[in-house]
Amino acid sequence: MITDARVLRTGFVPREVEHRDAEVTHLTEILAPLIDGDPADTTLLLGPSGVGKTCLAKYTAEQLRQEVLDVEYQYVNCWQNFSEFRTLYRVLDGLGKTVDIHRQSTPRDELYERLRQYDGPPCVVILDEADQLEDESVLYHLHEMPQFSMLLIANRERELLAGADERLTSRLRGSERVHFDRYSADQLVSIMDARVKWGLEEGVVSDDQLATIADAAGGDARVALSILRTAARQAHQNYESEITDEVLESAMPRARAERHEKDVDTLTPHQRTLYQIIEEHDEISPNDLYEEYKERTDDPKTDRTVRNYLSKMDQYDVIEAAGTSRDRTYRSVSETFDRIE
DNA sequence: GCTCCACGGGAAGGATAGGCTT
DNA sequence: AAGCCTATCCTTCCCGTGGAGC
Repeated sequence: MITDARVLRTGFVPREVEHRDAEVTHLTEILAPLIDGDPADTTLLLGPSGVGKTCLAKYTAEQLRQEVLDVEYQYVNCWQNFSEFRTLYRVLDGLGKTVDIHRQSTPRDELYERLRQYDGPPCVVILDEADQLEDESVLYHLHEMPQFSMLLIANRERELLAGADERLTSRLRGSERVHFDRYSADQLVSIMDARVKWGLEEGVVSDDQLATIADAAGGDARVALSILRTAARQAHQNYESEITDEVLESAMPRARAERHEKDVDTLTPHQRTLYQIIEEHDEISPNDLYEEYKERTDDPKTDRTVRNYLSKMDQYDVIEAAGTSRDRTYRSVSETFDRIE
């Protein structure tokens, strides 16, 4: 059933990156100065989750290293290494400069000093989820060191710069930027298809099933692969030779619930108010909803705008719109889950 | 068949970010 | 560094459509 579990993992970097030609080219150009030993500009990789930012950063850095032997790269996930110390430590660790560093006692200045003295090949530092950093002065200091070229990954520029001071903001304003959009369902299918060929035996999963997964994933490749992986593992445990629709069905709710939480997080204040009202009522008519929304909001948007919000929230499965015309109601999604299960 | 309500497409105006020129 | 230009997104206004209820 599963021939290579690695390729289904989310951190896996494929040999070829699909549907991201423009972004790959752009990033390769940005990093090109490194080939001649010159520093590259600090670069922001921006876009929603699961659209290939991390994958592409690693891929491009790796390509560069194969092409030019004299380049290093170091990946740090700032969500896990949120403190200044841990971030610096991770970078130094990757360069093999941490032999005699004892966690507690080493002052940060010492870490910075070591980085400053680093005179090896130029190094690309990939800071994933850079908006999660506790203290963003790391960015400032690394930015100052020509040996290090930074790739900063974040969902939105605003969040990344939220905690930054004037100095840092003005430095980063001039950075290169690469924007990423969500994948279409077709693109997700072809991404999964490529991994299925490497990771699973033939005929384990059908094209229809991949399309089903793609629909449920909402443009997020991470979610799509997580569903696929969960389903494959479950089928394997059941000693089945292929992923049945039942197994697939059971693999989806978990991923969907995760996505729901993530989507609610991304709502604007106005959308969140609407969401809360719907949650409180379980089910509410458009007119009542709008009236209540107007009461709760200082400067309410027009009804037309609210309809835009609602239809978007419906598309992303944050809420559910039921019925047409005059018997339209809006419902909370969790409520319908409860009723089904 | 008429009215009411809600939906959603399209155009226009506004804000914003990024790129480009000077 | 400042200003201009452009692409894009958001919001609003206007309006046609269509189902539900009378």
